[in-house]
Amino acid sequence: MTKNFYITTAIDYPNGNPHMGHALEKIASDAYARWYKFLGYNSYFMTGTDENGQKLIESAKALGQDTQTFVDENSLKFKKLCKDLNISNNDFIRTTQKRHHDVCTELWKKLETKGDIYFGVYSGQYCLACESFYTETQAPENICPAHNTKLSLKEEEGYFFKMSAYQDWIIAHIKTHPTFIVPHSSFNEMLSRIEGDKLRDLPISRPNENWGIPVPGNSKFVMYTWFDALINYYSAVAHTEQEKFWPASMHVIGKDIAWFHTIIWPIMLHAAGLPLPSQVYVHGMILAEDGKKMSKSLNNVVDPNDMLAKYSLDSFRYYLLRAIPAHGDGKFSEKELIEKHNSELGNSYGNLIMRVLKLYLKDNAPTLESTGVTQEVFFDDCFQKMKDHMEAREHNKALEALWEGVNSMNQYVNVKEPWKLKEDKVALKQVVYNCVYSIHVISVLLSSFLPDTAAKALAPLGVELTGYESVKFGSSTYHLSEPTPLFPKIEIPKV
RNA sequence: CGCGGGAUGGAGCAGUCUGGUAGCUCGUCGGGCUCAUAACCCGAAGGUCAUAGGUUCAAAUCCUAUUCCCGCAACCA
Repeated sequence: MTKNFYITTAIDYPNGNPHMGHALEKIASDAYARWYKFLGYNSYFMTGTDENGQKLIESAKALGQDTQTFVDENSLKFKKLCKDLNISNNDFIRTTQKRHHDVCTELWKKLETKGDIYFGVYSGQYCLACESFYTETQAPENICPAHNTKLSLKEEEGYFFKMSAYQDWIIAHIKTHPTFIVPHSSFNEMLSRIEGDKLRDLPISRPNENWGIPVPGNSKFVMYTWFDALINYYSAVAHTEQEKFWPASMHVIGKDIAWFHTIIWPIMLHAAGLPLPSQVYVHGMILAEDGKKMSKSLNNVVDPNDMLAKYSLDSFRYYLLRAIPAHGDGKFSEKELIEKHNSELGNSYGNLIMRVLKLYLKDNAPTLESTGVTQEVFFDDCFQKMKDHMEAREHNKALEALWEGVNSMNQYVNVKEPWKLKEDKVALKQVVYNCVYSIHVISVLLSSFLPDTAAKALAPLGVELTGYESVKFGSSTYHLSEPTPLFPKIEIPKV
């Protein structure tokens, strides 16, 4: 029986255009989804949009649009991004869909019946201009950080989720599951926060403005966006054939929302008696080249769509997967993207294919059989290293390991000097078959990260993309054809 | 004392948990090769590992203090 692997990205807030962080999260998740499929898992990959926020009502209003129209249009932008990035998601959930509303309602009722949801009064410091509450740490001395005006005490009725009752439980759960939160720095951060602070009950309702999911039995309120948004991971599969995928194997999220996914969400599930996800993988933030957060006011934002217009998709994917640390923040540098494209993709990998195939095709028939050839290059170790790195959620290191293989093949060619073997067809075939086999294996191992490139690289070998197990040395006869450069050199613009 | 991350040759990073000749990629310089996208291979130069003190036979690594940068702080990946 094949094992399931259910992976999700955070669902995106369709309040504007997708940015670099969205691209990173989708591409990284895609690499894992494809990788586990490649390993033989039954892989299921979800993404979508989070459409129930109050901000969306305001944003739509500001544009003079109907909220539904606004959300429909923006959701499409995220759907398009998935397509443009060659993301292999199996489904795309929108939290305005009926399937989501139904499951949220069901879960709410369940928690309310259990006594974990109660009606109460929230009181806190409130800014009239912002129309929102601030905590003490957000607004020390009761001054609104946005308006610099004095906050006033306000009381509001609403529903609460009894999170405080589960503090000990969640601490124990985290402690006994060392890979529940990855990387370790996030694990420590969340654990120290939950241990150091008393967990408060969470307000989970907002006044109903005809947008959002109505609280069952009280239509004066809708569910707080976060409460319903988290449920998407479950509502996407609940009560369907896909329910077998629950619980999720891996939630991929940004570190700014780690608290929701590692504390609130597990508590919600636990309270509802549902199985918990195995892991929350927290990726870092993409900073601008100057090391600061990308923001409109600093005018240092790089739009993923601009990058896709300028560079090939796989160069962009490769750069994000290889050069942005999997366990920390990374700086986005267009120059580095070009450098990676030119050196690692073009010079090392692309050129390896060119030099081997062109050399052989010059004086030889295109069919390359394995008869009489012995194996001199091995990739099992490389594959094992990649597996270990992927298991540790360090995809950048997995690619690094693969490129060690690429580099060793360029060395192999230099040492064997096949261009001197024109007369000795047997020796030539021995070297070239090993090289072509290596290109075959490397490309197969690369396919989870750069699917298009892998397919293109295999075309001139006359073989199809398959799993690792079926690529055994000697089992393939190659029908070689003239290769074309996969990664034409990009000039680095003078700045 | 809110929490966390970072500071390592010109640039970007690894190494720090488990102390023991400072490593990788790019760039620079020299050599080799000529199959290839002026590409590939070999070699060299270049670092008081942020600062100060401590522990130790031995510290980038452990401890203490300090400086600078960045993120989070519970509705901006």
